[in-house]
Amino acid sequence: MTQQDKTNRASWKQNPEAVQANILAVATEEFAEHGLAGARMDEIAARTRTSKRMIYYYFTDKETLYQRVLENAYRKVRMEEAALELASLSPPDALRRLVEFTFDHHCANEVFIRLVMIENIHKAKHLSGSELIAHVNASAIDSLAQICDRGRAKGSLRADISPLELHWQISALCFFNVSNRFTFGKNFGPELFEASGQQRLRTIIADTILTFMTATATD
Amino acid sequence: MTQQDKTNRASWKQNPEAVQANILAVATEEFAEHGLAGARMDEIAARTRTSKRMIYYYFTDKETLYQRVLENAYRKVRMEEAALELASLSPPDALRRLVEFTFDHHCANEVFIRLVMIENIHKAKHLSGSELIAHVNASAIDSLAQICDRGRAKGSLRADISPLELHWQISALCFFNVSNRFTFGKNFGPELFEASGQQRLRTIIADTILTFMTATATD
DNA sequence: ATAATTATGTACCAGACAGTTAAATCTTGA
DNA sequence: TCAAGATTTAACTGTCTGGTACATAATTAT
Repeated sequence: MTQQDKTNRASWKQNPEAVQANILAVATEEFAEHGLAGARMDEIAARTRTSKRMIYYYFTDKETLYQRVLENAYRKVRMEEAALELASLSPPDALRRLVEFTFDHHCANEVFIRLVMIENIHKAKHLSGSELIAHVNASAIDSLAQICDRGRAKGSLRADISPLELHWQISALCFFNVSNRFTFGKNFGPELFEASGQQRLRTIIADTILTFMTATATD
Repeated sequence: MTQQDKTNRASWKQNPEAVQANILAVATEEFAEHGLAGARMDEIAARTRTSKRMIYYYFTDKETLYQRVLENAYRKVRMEEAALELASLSPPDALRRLVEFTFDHHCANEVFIRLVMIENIHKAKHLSGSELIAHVNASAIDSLAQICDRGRAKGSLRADISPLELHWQISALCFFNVSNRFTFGKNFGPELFEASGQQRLRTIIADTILTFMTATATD
């Protein structure tokens, strides 16, 4: 090693958090794009401002990195969702707003949707039951439960559907809209996924949920 | 092909069709389980009654094999769906029956669902617009269109939702039920995916679609 | 029969890829 | 200032994996 070599090296500031955040951001894109098996550590490293060594330094191995990516994605998305304020609206209005918000939010977070799809392929093996995740998930159901409770009290929403079941329905419709647009579009045409089709689906989904939840129970 | 040929063929020790079918069956399981990148050609070969050499002999390479698996899966599933007979039922009854059939069918074909998920991760790049696939897809919409037409004539189903939009909704609810059970179950508990929960979801989905389609248009 | 064609099995390879080594450079704190 | 620890780089390793070369058997055509 010569003197020349040493001076060629640029000087740097230590910034562990930024390095880790950078790795996580790049890895998120890469895993969302190619899946766990399809993603390449070399490719992630190349697109990072740091080196492959540092990925292993901070994240141990590929699977751990993937796990951290997944956890991080869930945290960010659930936080955003929890920020929605619904208490001031009437139960039906709050429900419609929640559905439309969920629709828009899923559309705007394809990366997250893809990570969830990928994790389902892996049978949710890597999805930790972390304290934080469990908490934000519970609060998602909770805010729906509040709408349901208020609706039941007023008689404006049917009471025989649990908040969990309602959440499941909303998720299904909004998730599928993003997750399956490629095969659905190729099989049945792209209309539904162009701007006007999406507008219509958004309304149809909200109407479907609202019509169902404001109907009287049949039994 | 002569009589002689046929009898000879029946007694052949070599059996290309069976070999190909065997490869395709094993590959279907393997790709559905691990995805395109995650599946291992050596593993597929090992579980086959033949050798790796034969996979490449008949299917050229991994991607082509995957494509054939996908095409095959679509063909089989769509054929089954098309066998459903609905003309004798009233439009609402036919619709309910179709929804429940779709729900059951998706539940019983997790391998297919997983292949579709995987293909969506690949942005439907490998999904051919083959003559046959296009035809059975069109006929799926067609049978719904017939229900819708009859319902409109009788006034028993609303007319402002297209068969395509209706199909989209039914697909979304039934597909998500299988595709996302792992992450949903881990996040919100397994109740909905146990026997009684599934029974309830099945009814809820059908009720949701029926309630929506028998409601009068709001505008 | 026998050449031509189709089908099959064995052994192997070249490149890819996750993960590592070792040393150098930088920061921090006493 | 300087030792100790943190951070970074480049080259390396061993294994995995998609794909193939070569040999051979089964079947058909002449």
